Amino acid sequence: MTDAVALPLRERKKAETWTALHEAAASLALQHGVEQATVEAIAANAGVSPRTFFNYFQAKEDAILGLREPVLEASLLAEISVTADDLVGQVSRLLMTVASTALGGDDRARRRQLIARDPHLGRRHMDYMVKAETLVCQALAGVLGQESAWADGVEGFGPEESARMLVMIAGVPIRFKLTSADFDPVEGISAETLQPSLALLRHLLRKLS
Amino acid sequence: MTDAVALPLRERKKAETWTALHEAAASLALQHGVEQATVEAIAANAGVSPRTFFNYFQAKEDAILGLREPVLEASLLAEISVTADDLVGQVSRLLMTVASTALGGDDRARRRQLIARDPHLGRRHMDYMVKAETLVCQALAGVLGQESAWADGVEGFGPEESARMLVMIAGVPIRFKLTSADFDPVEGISAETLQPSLALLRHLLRKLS
DNA sequence: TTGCACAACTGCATACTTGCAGTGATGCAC
DNA sequence: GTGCATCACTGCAAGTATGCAGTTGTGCAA
Repeated sequence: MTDAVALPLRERKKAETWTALHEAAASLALQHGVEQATVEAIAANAGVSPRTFFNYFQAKEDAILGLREPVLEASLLAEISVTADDLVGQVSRLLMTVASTALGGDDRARRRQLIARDPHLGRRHMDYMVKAETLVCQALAGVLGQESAWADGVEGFGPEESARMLVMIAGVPIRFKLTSADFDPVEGISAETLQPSLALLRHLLRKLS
Repeated sequence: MTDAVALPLRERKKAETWTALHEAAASLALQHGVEQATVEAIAANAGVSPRTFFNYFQAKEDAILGLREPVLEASLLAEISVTADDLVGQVSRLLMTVASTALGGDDRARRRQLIARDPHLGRRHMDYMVKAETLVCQALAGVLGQESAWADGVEGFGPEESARMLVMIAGVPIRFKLTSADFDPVEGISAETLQPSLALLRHLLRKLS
């Protein structure tokens, strides 16, 4: 995580506690299995109380995988060109990028081992996908509202509604990839591995419209 | 629920226990609020143990609303015409019908009161939407596999993959409607109320492809 | 009718999760 | 530095959820 300097003490301690909990959770789960790694033991190993554990993670699985709340950088939003012809692709990739910010921690090998042993750990990815969707949705509504081609809305719906449905459509190839048998939850999704699913979506869009 | 006759005793008792738990849950939640209606109290009022409660419902909210596992009637599947030009609409409506089979119990007024007081109850609809999607997905894959236009697959994907993504696309207008501010979780979605969302989807499909 | 297989159900033990009231450290203005 | 608002953290208590081993009742076939 290559922490830079100059963080306020409070922020730094918070980050340290986060890391301590994640490390303890992943380590214990690897040694004794997810079931045996109780919240109590994790908290004890990290030197905090069980109650504090839930101030950092919504569920034990999140701590083991090192999942954070996703964030959307303003600079990424600025790169979106609403008038370009590959709008679905752009939004899909944005969605993917935002979703991937939810993955904290950096020990990929360990994560792979954990998910291999307990596949159910991988399922929480979808939850964080939903959070990313919400984030992108709100942001995109703002962008569309300032574009003449979208601002007026279509078919009796405003730009907010257009944005909402657009994000849902752009989310399809990602959900598709996420639920594929060959999906690797450790590597996540990249712009390249998303390509085939995006191609299938475009093909179906033509076939159905 | 107009139970017909001639059910085996075992089936009948199971249905009775289901109804007793749902009635107790809805009634207690209405009287004292969702928070105060504990699983323990619900089970006691229904005359079964708390453990048994969880053999019937995955969560307290499901019991209060009377949600069941959705089912897909074979006859509905037979009506699907893969070659028709309104395939998205057909699948959307099928999806909607299957999802609506998850709503058991029949006291609409009570359900309305409950959701009005505790809006978070409505959110579990989405979970059952996912289950319905899975169901329709598997079924549709079988249908597409027998159609020459789809059997070969497209863009390097087989009919299963086409079906999966097709269902995701058809699910968009429903998810859209489900997350709309004006959505009424009591009335659910009908073929007519789905129309505008479906129109917006078609519009976007044309605009994006 | 008897006996068996199976599903429903139960108690018990344990773990997960949340709310609340209280304590102490931090950051900031003065 | 002093005082204050805020936040991180804690203990405690209660509610939610699950697994397991054991019991009871049902359906069915001999």
